[in-house]
Amino acid sequence: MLKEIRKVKKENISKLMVSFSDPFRLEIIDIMMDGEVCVCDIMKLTKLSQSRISYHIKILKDSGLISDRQEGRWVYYNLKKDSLILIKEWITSLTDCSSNRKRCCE
Amino acid sequence: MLKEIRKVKKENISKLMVSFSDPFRLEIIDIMMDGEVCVCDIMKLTKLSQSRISYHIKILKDSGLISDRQEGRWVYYNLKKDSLILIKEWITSLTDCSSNRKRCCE
DNA sequence: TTGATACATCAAAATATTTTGATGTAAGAT
DNA sequence: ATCTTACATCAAAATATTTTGATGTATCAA
Repeated sequence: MLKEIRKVKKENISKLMVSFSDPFRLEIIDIMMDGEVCVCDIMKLTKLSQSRISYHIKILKDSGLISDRQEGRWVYYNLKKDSLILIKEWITSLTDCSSNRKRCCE
Repeated sequence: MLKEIRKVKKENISKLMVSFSDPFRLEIIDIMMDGEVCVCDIMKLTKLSQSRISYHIKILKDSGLISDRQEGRWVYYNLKKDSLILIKEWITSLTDCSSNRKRCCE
């Protein structure tokens, strides 16, 4: 049952995890936790270049971790709760599995 | 308060997330969910070369995600529950934050 | 319609990660 | 002591990711 969750979601998870694997993306995610932001907000807060931020934003977006919403010239980015929950479930299945399992080679 | 969790643990989290960012490591983690394994077990299950597995194992170990235990010629690796819980908490703080936050630029 | 702003995209360069095959080490078996 | 097994480590090559600076596109304002 838990194994099912793991199997089905592994590809999604894999992509999402790549999103988390870069310190600057983690920084951007951290900023997004306080609410919707546009690239220029992130520029102000991180001092990273615009194209650099756009590059990372693209990875976050392609992984399905964030959504975007255009408003005039601005594009606002937001963490997608669904994806966060997916990861949480996956991690939970990891911890649950590791609670009651056999030792191998015994 | 949740912000505190985020700040303090970001460096740990960053390293752990790198562990999850490679499909072969994810595969190895998946195998470890069923219990302790040695490199040769992983070789049988994945058909990856020994040095390749050792390389990935080293990353998992350095990130603090797994523990090792030597028994004769074998080294057994195991997921560290503490680390899993740390990640779970961090993800939870993400989802919780994203529940009740403001919209920016309003 | 011109100029400025916000952002995306691109190609090249810089950098980092991963893979490979060889070699090293330590434990146990003969 | 020698051989085999299990694994680590290493340097080089292969590959992937990230950064940079330039250019492109769309929107809005004057």
